[in-house]
Amino acid sequence: MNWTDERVELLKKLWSDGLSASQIAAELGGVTRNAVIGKVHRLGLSGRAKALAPSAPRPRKPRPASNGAVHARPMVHGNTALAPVIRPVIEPEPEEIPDPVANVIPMADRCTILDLTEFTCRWPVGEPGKADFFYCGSRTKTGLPYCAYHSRIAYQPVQNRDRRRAAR
DNA sequence: CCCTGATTCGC
DNA sequence: GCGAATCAGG
Repeated sequence: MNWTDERVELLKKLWSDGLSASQIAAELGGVTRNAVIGKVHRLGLSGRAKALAPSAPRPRKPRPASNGAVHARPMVHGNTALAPVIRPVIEPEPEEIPDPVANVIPMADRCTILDLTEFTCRWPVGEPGKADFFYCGSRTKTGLPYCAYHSRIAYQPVQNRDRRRAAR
């Protein structure tokens, strides 16, 4: 791989965006982080704005509290004993965890951070900075950052999610 | 040990 | 100019 104008420009953009050298190397492909750092220095853009993505930026998962009953107990002045207690009815259903095997992201859909638009799924696959890292890129559910499949994962109830962490 | 960027130096 | 090896640091 050689440093074409295109790749240099991409390097400049990602570097100024605060991505780490290894992340950039993964996006570019065919180069190591050392190569990226070396190039950055040769280009003379060593210093840069504060890193916006210091380590592993994962997508924000919206709180499951978007139902109208968040403020279940309205502020009441006076006799609190008689205050109405509105019990939230919304019991988050024990949603099924999607079958990972069923999630096959077509190679054609996979994209880098630069390819993302409001209509491409922003779900990251793999570890950011690693060579096989990419974004889902599938068509999003309208108005959502993720495709139908990853929306189901992102909006899962909390208790279903944090089940891994026994490794190492 | 994972990661980060910085520097060196043979190619 | 390039980038692997190495270094210093978190």
